[in-house]
Amino acid sequence: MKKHVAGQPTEVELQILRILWELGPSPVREIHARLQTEKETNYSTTVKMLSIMLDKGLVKRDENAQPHIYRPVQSREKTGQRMVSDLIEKVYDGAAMSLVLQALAHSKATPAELAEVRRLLDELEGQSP
Amino acid sequence: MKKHVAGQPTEVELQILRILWELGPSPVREIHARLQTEKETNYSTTVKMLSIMLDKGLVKRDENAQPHIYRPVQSREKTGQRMVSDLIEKVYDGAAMSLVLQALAHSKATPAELAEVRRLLDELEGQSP
DNA sequence: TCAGATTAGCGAAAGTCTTCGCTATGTCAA
DNA sequence: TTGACATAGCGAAGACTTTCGCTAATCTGA
Repeated sequence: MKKHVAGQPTEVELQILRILWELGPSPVREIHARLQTEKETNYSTTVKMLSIMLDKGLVKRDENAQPHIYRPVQSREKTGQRMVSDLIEKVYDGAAMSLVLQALAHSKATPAELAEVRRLLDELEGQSP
Repeated sequence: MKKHVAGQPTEVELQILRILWELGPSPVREIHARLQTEKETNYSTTVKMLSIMLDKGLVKRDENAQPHIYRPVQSREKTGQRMVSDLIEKVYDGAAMSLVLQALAHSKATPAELAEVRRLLDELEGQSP
């Protein structure tokens, strides 16, 4: 027996988390319905995955409700932040800027979004001049 | 037998790639020496990993040289870009901007780096005004 | 209340990833 | 050539992830 806490969500776990972020708290049936639009796995699999994610603390569930309602423990933003930090660490050895540049270059951002980035930039530069 | 091409580098593969990016083309001995500063695995393991990475096309090697010299197939930037794209897809469902903001907020960027981001931003905004 | 449908859960199988023991091959100096 | 040592490679074990068959528990309407 080893770790059973923390660690990045795996592929399928992330797939499920994304569904939960989109749908909000949901019963297995709905989660599975969505999942089936992306892949063809059995209902049992979805249930199993959710129970594993429950063990790992990735989701919580309301057992009073019938059927049980699952909800993500962390927000998309928080999870994204963790994964980004991890990626930065693993690929760029901590040099976040490189990653930001990559992401920027990759994105087909709208002018409005770019303006938002600029705003944040102003903020950051204003902090320690 | 399934896929044996493409796909994101795994944990250990990435660890090795990072070493190659830092050291440049190197023989197993050197790669392993570096790896040992981070973890305690056998020399055999490093050899095996490299041969797997060779199969996957993550690295190339010069077999004429003795010992064989390994080199990464893709640059750190290219790999980072792929992984970022993948993360964007998986977590943010394609909304790159969110990730950029996360990365920016996370980073303890230096003024010089921020200036660089600003420069890129100007470039991007200049493209489609 | 009961039969059929829905929901929950277990345990084992299949697929990956990582690890390493052991064998084979290659190199070099005496 | 041969012994000692470095290098390469195979195959199997162990860990983790994902999948699902089958059973159990729960719910619903007649």
